[in-house]
Amino acid sequence: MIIDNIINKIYTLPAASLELLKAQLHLVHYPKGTLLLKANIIEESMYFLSKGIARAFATVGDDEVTFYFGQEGDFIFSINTYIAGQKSYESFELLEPCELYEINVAHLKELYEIDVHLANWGRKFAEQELLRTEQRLIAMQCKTAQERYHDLLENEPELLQRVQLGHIASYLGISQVSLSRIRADRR
Amino acid sequence: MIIDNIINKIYTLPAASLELLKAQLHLVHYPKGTLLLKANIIEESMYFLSKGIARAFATVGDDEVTFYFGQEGDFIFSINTYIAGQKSYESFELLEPCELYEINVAHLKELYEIDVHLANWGRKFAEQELLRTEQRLIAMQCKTAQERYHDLLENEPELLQRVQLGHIASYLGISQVSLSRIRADRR
DNA sequence: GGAAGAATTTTACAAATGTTAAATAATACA
DNA sequence: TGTATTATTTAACATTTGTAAAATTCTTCC
Repeated sequence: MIIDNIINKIYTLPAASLELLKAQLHLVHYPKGTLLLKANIIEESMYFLSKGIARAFATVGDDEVTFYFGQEGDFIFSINTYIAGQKSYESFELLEPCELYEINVAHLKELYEIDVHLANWGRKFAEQELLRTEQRLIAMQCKTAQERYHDLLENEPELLQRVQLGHIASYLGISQVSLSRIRADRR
Repeated sequence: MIIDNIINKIYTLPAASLELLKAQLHLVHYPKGTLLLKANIIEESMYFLSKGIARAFATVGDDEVTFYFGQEGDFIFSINTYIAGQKSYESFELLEPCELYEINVAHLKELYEIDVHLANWGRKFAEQELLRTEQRLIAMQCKTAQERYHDLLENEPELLQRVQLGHIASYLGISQVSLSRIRADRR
């Protein structure tokens, strides 16, 4: 996905502001399996994902809980670091070889302070993440595991093809055995 | 809670920007039980809550699911309307007589476009809601109902005093019977 | 093609949570 | 104060989901 499209999908920037932002980006490539951001660290970078797929997960006791999948055009960043400047509680793993645009969070925040268009871009960025997250929360609270699975199947069918089911199960908040049961349609 | 504090708690504004924002606010009072915002409507207003407590809930099938409590200093707004300009899927009910500052969302967004400080205020506002929502989502996905209840007891003890348990149970994503069991510490 | 390893499904049983209805406690107010 | 109403807890049972381990299927790679 073209970087201009990734940026302008959030909020269309005037050319000058777009160039200010793009001047801070560095194109990078990493292989499948890379741990791009690690939990319990204050990371300095965030990433715009232009090719590939990644997941965010937290380690809870013995096992990992996946709570986000990023695909082309999505963003890879620790919410707690980006917003509160504190240690992240999630790690990001690349599930395919990925192409990303890296940006230093501190530099990005400086841009927000000096350019009203970039400040509004940053506002829209947070707002879209908020909308997505709230929808997930409501689904989690209001719907059964079975409904959540069928929603995912309907809205993100390609995800089921690209990601192994253990990750999907923990994303849905259930065990892999439960997911198998749902898929087999036995209840 | 003083309105200047509610505003500046998000992001400290220069005096001129603060006045721009405050000029759009109207102080209002409503009794307990008021449905301030209604689901399936595009509401034009949002509110800064200076006194009292409110809940957001969605109607799912026969019953209501509460997924937000707003207290002094919090905000009352439909995320889907505020962000996407679309029908809200939640309603807001006042659980006590409340004092609020009402603002027209369209006017607020105009301010975002013309003043970099207000744009950054709007950014920070969305970011803080995002952080809060993501933490709730992670708790929902990673923790047992029992842990979520004890977290609430520890972090928001006054909420348990002010809100009836049926609402707390649905906020925690469990039935009221389950909540009673957890409170009785029988398992 | 075939063996080794990884992913997924299945089985059997345990634990958690839900549902309905009844019992008890708390609150409102005539 | 006493009664009606509402909120909360308890009981009994059904359903969902989890856990551990085995069986099966799919991938990888020599």
